[in-house]
Amino acid sequence: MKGVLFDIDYSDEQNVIRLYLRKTRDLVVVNDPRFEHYFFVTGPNPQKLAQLISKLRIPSNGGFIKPLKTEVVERTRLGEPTPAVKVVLEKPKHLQPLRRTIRDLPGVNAIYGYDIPVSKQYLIEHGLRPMDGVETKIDEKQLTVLSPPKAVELDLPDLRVMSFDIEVYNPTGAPRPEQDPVLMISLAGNDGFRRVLTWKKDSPPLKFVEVVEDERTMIKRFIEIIKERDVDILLGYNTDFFDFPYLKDRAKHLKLKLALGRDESEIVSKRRRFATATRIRGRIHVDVYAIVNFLATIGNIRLIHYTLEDVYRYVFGKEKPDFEFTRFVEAWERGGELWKRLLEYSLSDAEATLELGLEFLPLFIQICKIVGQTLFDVTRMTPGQLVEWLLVAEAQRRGELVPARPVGGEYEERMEETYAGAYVMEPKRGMHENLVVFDFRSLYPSIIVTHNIDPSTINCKCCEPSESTRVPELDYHICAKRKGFIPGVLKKLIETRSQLKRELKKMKRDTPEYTVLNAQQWALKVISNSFYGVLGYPRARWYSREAAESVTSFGRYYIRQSIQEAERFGLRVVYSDTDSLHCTLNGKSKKDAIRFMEELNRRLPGIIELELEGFYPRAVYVTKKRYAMIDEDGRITVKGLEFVRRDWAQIAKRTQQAVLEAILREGSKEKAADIVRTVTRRIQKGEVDLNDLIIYTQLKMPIESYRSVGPHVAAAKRLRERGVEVEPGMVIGYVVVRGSGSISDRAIPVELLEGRNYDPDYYVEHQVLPAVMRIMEVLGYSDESLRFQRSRQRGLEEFLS
DNA sequence: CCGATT
DNA sequence: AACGGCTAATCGG
Repeated sequence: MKGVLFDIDYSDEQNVIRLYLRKTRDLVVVNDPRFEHYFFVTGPNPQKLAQLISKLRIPSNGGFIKPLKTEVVERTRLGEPTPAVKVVLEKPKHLQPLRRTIRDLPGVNAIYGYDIPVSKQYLIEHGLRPMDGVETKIDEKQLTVLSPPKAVELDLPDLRVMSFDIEVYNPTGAPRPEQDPVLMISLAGNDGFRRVLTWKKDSPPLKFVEVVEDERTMIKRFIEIIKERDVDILLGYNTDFFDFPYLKDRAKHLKLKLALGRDESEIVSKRRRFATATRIRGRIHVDVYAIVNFLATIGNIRLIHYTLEDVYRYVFGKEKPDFEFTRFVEAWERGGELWKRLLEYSLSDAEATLELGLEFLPLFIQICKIVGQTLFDVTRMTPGQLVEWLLVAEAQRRGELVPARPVGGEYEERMEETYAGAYVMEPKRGMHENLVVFDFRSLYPSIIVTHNIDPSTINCKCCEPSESTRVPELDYHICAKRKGFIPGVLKKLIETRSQLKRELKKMKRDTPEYTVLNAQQWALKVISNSFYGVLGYPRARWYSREAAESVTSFGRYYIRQSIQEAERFGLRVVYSDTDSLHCTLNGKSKKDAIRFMEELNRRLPGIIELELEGFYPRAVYVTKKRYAMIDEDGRITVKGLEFVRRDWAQIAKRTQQAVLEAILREGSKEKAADIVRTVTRRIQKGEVDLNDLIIYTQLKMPIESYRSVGPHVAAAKRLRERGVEVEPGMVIGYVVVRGSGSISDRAIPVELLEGRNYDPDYYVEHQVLPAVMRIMEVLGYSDESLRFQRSRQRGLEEFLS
């Protein structure tokens, strides 16, 4: 049998691995009862150790837990040949008791691979890649595997994708699952299916609305539709955290089973570190919010709020309908136009989720194939976890023992070890014209590969420190004889990506082939860029402070070298951060600049390469990490300035941006001053919309833990006094109002404003002026007469004149 | 005013 | 369950 490996899990009741194979039209589940689950033990005398372990009998429930078999095998550890005892288990359940007993046996050095779940070990052992093909002999009647499954290349058939969203009755703000019903469930499929289920009798006769008897019938109908339409992938937005837990509670209350599984099994919610993830057997539940979160951490999406509306606007540049959640109850009770709008809004949520899901699924399907883990898992992993599971699979392939993740003390120790990072040059402040910007292409990955940086190659015992092996600034050297494991894996990823990019250049955009290949190269980039982070991450299996430290040290070395070379060539370097070089042409031509880059590249080792990022007619540098540039097509890039931050009021950010535009586009400080004048007047006259004055700050801890009570903490306390539950992770929005006392004394949460007036002085002096002055100052407005701190009115007047 | 906290 | 570098506001002694 051949099919695409859609999903995999382990059944405890049957003690089998279940492979979910997606055939051209439907899904077949085959069981493998012959799987092996094992871990490795090392010690000075492996033969004796194997003997000892094989005789273990751990009493349990009237019986015994014992290893199924033990054998001594050849493995490597950080590249060194190491014999190990392979302990095969009778059942995955036996793993922890056996491991704990073995840990305390005499003659045991370390245990490896005990923290790899059985289904993941199965994938790795057989080299299978979810979302790619698998081939195996099966017993047709029993649907059991007769030969070890093999990975084969196979195209993914068209999948049936559906998204859903629920709206809930919420008279107190936060809905209470014991009493507040689900009002509607909307669905949108990639086949064009659109539906909103509701149980409000007098709902308008829209063609996508289906009115049912009651809430219970609605949930049953939802399950029925998912089943009827044979959904492969079920999407939602924040469904791990909200929709599924809520539906589950409601179902329990209504004595219903949420039997969404393809085999009509109930959904299973498992608590993970920060969220609960919900599994549906035979289908894949993808929470698009988790995907968005992932893209935010790698810098692909950068927003103030990650609401569906904001993300949709950012990704597609289009608006979708919005609806105040405070008006759900009113809509339900009043009906009419408001209720109709809620129905439409709910459907638009499902549609937007579907659109976003379809946009990013190709990327995650490719990630599945590269790291060899399921779509369910990879859409919920951090970049570091992706790298780690890829490395676990590669280690297995090479017979390398997989180090365990550190626990307790070791983690604490690693946490203590900090190291120096990147070099950031103090910018030459002010406005510059005719700039060229270069950056090193994937600097850290290139360094790891070029310099063979790996936990096993740093300070090896087989090589002597020498000119060619030494790490700049550090008392480390790198092995010249053995290729490291991590650089080896990374090199392959980078080479594959270059190959793909060459192929892509020859292809037409907007073809299905292009989409697939592009997703593939993107996936490779995402993963490659996360290797360095994992070397320096205390919880990582292949953590090595020395290796991470060597990477940043080489980085500083190359960027400093390039600054010198650029200056020697005649360019003037005005700024540099980590891997980038901002230069003014300084009389040289664009061609000269390119020649400089090419000459430098000829001398750079390995795959380290400087690239042209672009030419910029104008740029303003404020401080390290804060600058703005305009390119030849008039596009403005702003880095680090207030306007990308949520802890500044919209009014300050917008004014700063307008000022930047006036300066960069037109070179006009006068126009900039004009803009500021208009805005400050509007603030003083009380004409500014409250929404433009809200400052958002995230609570990072329980409020009692704060030693210093900042405005957002003070605002959060006020919320709590009014009975609102305040938790870490919440984003508090507040406005500073008129009155006496500190800023914190006057920070009122948006929810409690109740017509109070904002403090115009605060917004002029602490928001708008600081934001614009930072830019104006470096352009020569730094004179004392322009400072606004003294007499407020006079300072402002002088500044404007 | 200035270091600590965020 | 990804790294360090960095700026800036506000608190609070």
